[in-house]
Amino acid sequence: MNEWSFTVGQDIFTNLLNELCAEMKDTSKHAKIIAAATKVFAKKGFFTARIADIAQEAKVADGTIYLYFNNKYDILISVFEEEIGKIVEQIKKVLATETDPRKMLEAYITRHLQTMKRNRNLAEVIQIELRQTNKLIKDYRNNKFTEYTDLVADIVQLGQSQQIFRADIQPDIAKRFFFGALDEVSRIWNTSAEGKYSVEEISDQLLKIILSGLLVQKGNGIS
Amino acid sequence: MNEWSFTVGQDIFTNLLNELCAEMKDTSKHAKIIAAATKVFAKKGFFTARIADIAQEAKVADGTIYLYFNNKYDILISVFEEEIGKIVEQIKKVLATETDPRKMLEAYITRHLQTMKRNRNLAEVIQIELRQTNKLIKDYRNNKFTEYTDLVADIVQLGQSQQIFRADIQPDIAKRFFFGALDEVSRIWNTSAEGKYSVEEISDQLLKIILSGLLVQKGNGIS
DNA sequence: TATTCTTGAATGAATGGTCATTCACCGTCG
DNA sequence: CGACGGTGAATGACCATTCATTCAAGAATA
Repeated sequence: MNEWSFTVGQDIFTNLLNELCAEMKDTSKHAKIIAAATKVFAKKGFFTARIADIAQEAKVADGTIYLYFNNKYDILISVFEEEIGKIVEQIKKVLATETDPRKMLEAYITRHLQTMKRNRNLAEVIQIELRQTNKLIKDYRNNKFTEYTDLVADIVQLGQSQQIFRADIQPDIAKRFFFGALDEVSRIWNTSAEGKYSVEEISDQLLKIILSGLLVQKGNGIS
Repeated sequence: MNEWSFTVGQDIFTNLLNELCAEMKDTSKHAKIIAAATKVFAKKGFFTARIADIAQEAKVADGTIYLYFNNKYDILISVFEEEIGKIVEQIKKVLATETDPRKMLEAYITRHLQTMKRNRNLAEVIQIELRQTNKLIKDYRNNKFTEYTDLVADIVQLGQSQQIFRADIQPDIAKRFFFGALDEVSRIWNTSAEGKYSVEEISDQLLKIILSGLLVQKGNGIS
């Protein structure tokens, strides 16, 4: 490995890291800022969070942030797209390995809860800011997020076409029902009071309620 | 009715209206401001709403608001307590006329959806600001709101003691599941896209999913 | 009854503090 | 030496809150 290939090789490697693997520690400033913003937004909420807070958390100057983002909203949107995008990719990968819609729902639930328990900052940002943002930035259509919840509608539809789920449930409504329930239940880990529950426990409870309700034939749930 | 009794009688009447019947149209300034704030918060969100906006909406001077409320947060909290308080009273009254936990759940769902569809301003304030507020004002324990969601836990517990609902569901989790689902589904009416659904339709869908999931014996749902 | 006095609710212009955003300036590197 | 990524103090807009002032409606007085 000569001088040339070494240095340039490192550049390429760094770029790859920056572009493809943004979740890693603190490679690029961009990623650093996203991570910091997620943390700060979670802690203070979008409006109470100061740019200075984010800058400090990212160990960067206030002005630097404006080299990577247009304004405060832009940071918020980027946090959404980036973080939810990751989740969507992950869950899609998992779903691809399943064919049974029941198992797919189970996978969706488990993974959602796991993610939210593990990454409380993200959880809070989603839970608290999502609706707010939707109102403020009418032209921002939460693409990744919509994609995420639409997965449920797809699963339900699949199950219906296989006659495993009842046909008299509207996928459009089911997906809202489903996401709302998951989202609210996830808040358990962000409220000091009820940290006692495990992902498995809650996942199990939700599956029991949801699956038995969706199945055409009774007593058909996954044990 | 002589001159004296007429004029003084009118004063007393006005006072009674102000003090006891604050929910009426726009008797007292306090009620006027609450109504205006609900509207403005719904439209702009708590942080983007200006005191001046609320004042204008209430047809009152900026300063007047501070004769009735300590600060902006105080207005928000008052909106919650006042409006949710009303809902809690209503739903309690309805529940008191029922003994079958299945019917109670049905009543809860229907009334919630009705209220949210009818009063979109309140719906948005609850949906958007509730979580935000919970974070910001740690010492404010959302009393009325907790009371509201706890009603579901009570119903579930009642159903379990009557062996109508399965025993292996935690009321604590069920109440979150339940409220989350209801809350998210309600947003249908606040997003321009899907205004087509009726309360009955959605209520029916939710009942199907929830009840069949909660019932000990299959095929036991209310038709 | 007519006149003056008192009260306090209501007002809205002025204040002051808080940030988002900018930009003149630095150090570094090729 | 440019150029450029980065910096953080300075700027200016924005808005919650305040408070000196107004005014309408009793109370007191004559």
